[in-house]
Amino acid sequence: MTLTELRYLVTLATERHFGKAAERCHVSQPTLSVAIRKLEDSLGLTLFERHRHGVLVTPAGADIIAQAKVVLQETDVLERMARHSRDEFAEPLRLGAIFTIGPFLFPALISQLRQERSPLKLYLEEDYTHVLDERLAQGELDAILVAMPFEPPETRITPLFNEPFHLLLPADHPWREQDVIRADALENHPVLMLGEGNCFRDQVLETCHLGNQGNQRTGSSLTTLRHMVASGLGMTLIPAMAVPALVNDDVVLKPLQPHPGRCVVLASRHRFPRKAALAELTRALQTLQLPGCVPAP
Amino acid sequence: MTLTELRYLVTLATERHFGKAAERCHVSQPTLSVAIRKLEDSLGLTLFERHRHGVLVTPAGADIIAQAKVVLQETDVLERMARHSRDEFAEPLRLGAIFTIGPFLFPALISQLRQERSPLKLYLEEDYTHVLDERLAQGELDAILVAMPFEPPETRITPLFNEPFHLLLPADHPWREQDVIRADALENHPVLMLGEGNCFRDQVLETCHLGNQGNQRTGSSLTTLRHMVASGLGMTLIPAMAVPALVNDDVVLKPLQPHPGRCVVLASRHRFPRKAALAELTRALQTLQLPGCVPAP
DNA sequence: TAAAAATACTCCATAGGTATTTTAT
DNA sequence: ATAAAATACCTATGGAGTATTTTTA
Repeated sequence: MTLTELRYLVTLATERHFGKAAERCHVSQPTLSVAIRKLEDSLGLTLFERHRHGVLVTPAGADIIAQAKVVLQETDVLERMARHSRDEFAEPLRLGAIFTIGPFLFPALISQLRQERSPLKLYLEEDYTHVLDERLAQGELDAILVAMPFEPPETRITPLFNEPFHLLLPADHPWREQDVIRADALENHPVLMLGEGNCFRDQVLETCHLGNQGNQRTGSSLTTLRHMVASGLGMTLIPAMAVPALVNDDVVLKPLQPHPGRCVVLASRHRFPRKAALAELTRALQTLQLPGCVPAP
Repeated sequence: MTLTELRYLVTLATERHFGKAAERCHVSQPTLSVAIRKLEDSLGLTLFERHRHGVLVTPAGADIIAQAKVVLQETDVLERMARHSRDEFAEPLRLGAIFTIGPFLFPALISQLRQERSPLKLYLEEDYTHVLDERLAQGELDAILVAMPFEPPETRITPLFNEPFHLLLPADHPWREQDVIRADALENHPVLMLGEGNCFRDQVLETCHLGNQGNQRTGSSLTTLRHMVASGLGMTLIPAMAVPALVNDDVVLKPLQPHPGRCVVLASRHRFPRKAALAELTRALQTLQLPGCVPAP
């Protein structure tokens, strides 16, 4: 049984004449004749009674024909679905980002896309790097925003920008008058950190040469840390893109010397097929003007 | 797009490995590879991301695969329907009969079939010859019981039996003592007839050489005529098979000389495909012992 | 390096064509 | 006699095979 045979079947059932049905199927009469016979043989029953003046549908044939219409209907649905999916921008791209990027980059990205009337739609998620990596590999996300180092296999990395970390002090902190703080001055000071699993924590520890002292207080998000800083509990580092959202009168922002920071990249699977949609996302990300961030070369 | 391709598609989606999917489809890996590629090309989109360790289904692919399953499901339904219809006795045979046969033959036929535990099931109708003929030609009935003459094209006629007509008199009629009535004696007597359109009416008029006198009273069924005879309104003729149902104390039955009568036949379309079911019906009809009826040669 | 998919090629089944015959009215 | 479907026969597409290459993790 083939879909072509079913199409012939349905046409013959409506035309009730081999010649006319063949014409409507754009094939010769013998072609249609043979196909119908073959179908009847394979099903093991007679679908049509052939008479001098047209053909008659048998009751069994009528049932089969109705079901053949259903099959053809469903293949039609399939083809329409394919036609819809052929538009790369029809479905949203699924984008993930780590907790220290998403809340600060997503708003800018979305407003950028809307302003440009971009056809790209985004489904957004925030999570830890290892979860995003896993979901990317499983095909549950199409692209993720993470910080280097990040080198899993089968993954294409597009560097987006280098982003410095800044120091956040309580408004009444003794260092509030200094223009620049030396990074190594942070040692033995109470630096509030994110919990284990946040790559930002690791980057801060590494780039500022802070040993994992164990007695550091931790917070579950940069916003939480910021509030703890404001309350005078200690100091913390925040990435540059978070500055507008986190800095207010009750905290003081200071640049660090030398510049600790991170490289933010977009990662996607090598074989991901929606190249155009991914290119549009990459372009939009590279166009973003995020505070303190320098486009990667 | 072919059903085979859809089968490969669904198998690959579950196996997520070309080699294993090919094995489950009983084809070689290149065959499956080429078929999937061809399907992707024809749909104009990538359904699978090929990776070193298995393939990944794209979101568009997931939708298409779900729909492919629906299509295959429906073809499966079609094949099951065919398998069911392959049993000639699964569906009832649609049998029609004229008004002067159905009510007297159907009960005997049904009880005969039930007694024999025959697998044949019957859908029954009664109507005029010309309606039955039309419905037979349209394929709305599979076989009809009518009386000769009946010679429409594309129709196979199987003579069943010759059936005499008998005379029905009021219980107090002067002829009640005679053994036999001469058919030509009926002229100028009040013979009650069925209305126009009943072939039995025409047969009575012809075989008894009664002119269509116009002043004959008519009834809508043999049962009605019988009641009119019983009430003394006149006499009438009835076919032999109707005798048990119609003759009682208040009427008298007399044979006629020479024997007027009719030949009852089974008619079906030449090309009707359910030969076995039709043969079973014919056999059952020929086995019937109907009062006064002589099997046709 | 090795596993997996893609490619190259060969073969044959079959869908489709044209010409003709059979069939039943 | 004629219209319609079936049959015969031919061709070419493409589905499926084996052998091999390419890819990339």
